[in-house]
Amino acid sequence: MEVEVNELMAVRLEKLEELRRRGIDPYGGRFDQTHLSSQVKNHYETLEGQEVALAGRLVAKRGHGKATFADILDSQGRIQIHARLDILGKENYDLFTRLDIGDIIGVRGSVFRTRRGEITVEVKEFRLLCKSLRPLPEKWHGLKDVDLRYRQRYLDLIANPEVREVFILRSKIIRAIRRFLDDRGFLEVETPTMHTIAGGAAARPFITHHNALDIDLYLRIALELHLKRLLVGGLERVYELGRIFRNEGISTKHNPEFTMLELYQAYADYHDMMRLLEEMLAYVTRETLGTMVVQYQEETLDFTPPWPRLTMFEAIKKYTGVDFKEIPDAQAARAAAEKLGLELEPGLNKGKIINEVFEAFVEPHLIQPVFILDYPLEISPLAKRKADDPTLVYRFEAFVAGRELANAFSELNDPIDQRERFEAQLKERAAGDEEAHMMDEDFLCALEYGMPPAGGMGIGIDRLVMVLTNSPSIRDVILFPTMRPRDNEDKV
RNA sequence: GCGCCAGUAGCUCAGCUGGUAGAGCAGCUGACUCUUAAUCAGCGGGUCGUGGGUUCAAAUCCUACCUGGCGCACCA
Repeated sequence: MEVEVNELMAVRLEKLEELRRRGIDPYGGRFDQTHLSSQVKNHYETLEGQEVALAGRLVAKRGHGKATFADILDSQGRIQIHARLDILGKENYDLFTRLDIGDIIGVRGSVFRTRRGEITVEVKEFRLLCKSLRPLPEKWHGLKDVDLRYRQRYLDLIANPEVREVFILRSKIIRAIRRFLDDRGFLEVETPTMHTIAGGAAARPFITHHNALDIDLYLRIALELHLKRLLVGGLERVYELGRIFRNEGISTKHNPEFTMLELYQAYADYHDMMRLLEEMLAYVTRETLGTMVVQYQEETLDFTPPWPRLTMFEAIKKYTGVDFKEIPDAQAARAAAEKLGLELEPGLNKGKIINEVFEAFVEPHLIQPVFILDYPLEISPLAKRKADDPTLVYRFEAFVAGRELANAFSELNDPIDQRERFEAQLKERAAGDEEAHMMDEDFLCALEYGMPPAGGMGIGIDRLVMVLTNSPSIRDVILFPTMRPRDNEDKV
């Protein structure tokens, strides 16, 4: 690709050539860091006067004739360095002043504190490790253009320190989740991302093709059905933290690929899952934020267990005054929903109508962590039927900040019932519902061998990270969110 | 998919009752050995998102398209 050279790049390319003429490799080699910027800053008392070696990107430069201050940025943050003509000698000092903002350098020198109190490294020697050819974003305002921030996240990370903090926190959250589950005897596993049947959720899949087998494959839309096969196989506590792909719209809450945690525990039920989730969130918030009280946008969220438990019928009654428990069929449910002002597409069954009412009138109110229990059977084809009401299942969703945080059931382990559920889904698919589940004979076969009763749960990791990092958009917690590609010609 | 908003120098932004395109940072030249948004003096830098149209004249008005943001719809 031909690189369009603007004036700023031309100047840097000329400096690059000059360095090469002087026998200096502008792209350096390995460099032994003795310390990170944070270590120098946090242990000044013991390091004062000591020699340290730091490496990082030059992000600011303040020249004063025969001396120059500069800031370098490493993985831990910024630290000031100071270069003096009388220490470096003319040739090296000139080289230092010719460095550009953006260049990556290694410096060796002694630690001191300036008159104004800033911990600084007095450069004794330095080495260019990488010449930067493009100018960085503006130092004070950073990079604002969201298009560029997402497309060129590396610039976002250099220019906007709070972005780095979000992704560091994301990593800590995931680490805490792993530790929590590992400590409870859960086994982390990996299952296929390419499926011959896209199952475990209601969503449109991406389709790809395997040449050697000459078959189409689906990118997975859920982890569920393979993890349950592992319960059949006797791995009694399993979890997977994995990427899921759904071929649907993009919004502040949706990215086509996102990260899901699913876990399954044999001999447990959905009440155990509620307790597990409460404990997990208490642990994760304490470990990563040091508190169970989290500020998210305008709301203060308190994750301290236990969270309230409310059946879906109770929740709907609370916010609409209508008791759908007393409503006998789809026709009556539709009438009640429309009376509340909801517009419904034709042909919905009772369970779907109840869910529509719930999403429209209840979900937005669910700010503090809460469990909503006992979902309609029709929208829950993989959950165990309730013993005292066969139209409902042992399922809950946890909500926080008006959005779904987790979805869990007592897992359906009756293969006969499961087959009937799949068949009902097939009818919906035939009737035009592209998101209805597909039949999965192999999964049914596994169930027929026998799956222990189990509790299972799915947690959208990106949305959890959004809440814990106070990020308004899912794109703020995904390093490289899906974007429409741009023509190379448009790039500078 | 629909609606609203935005796109001007490498970056952050002004300019929009039509009349030769501006600032700050960054860059270049010079001065300056404790600055930290360093300072001071000077200089260079633009297919004004793209294509049509109206007009003597378009960054500015109209139109289509491209890209993005937000909201709605979709998303068990």
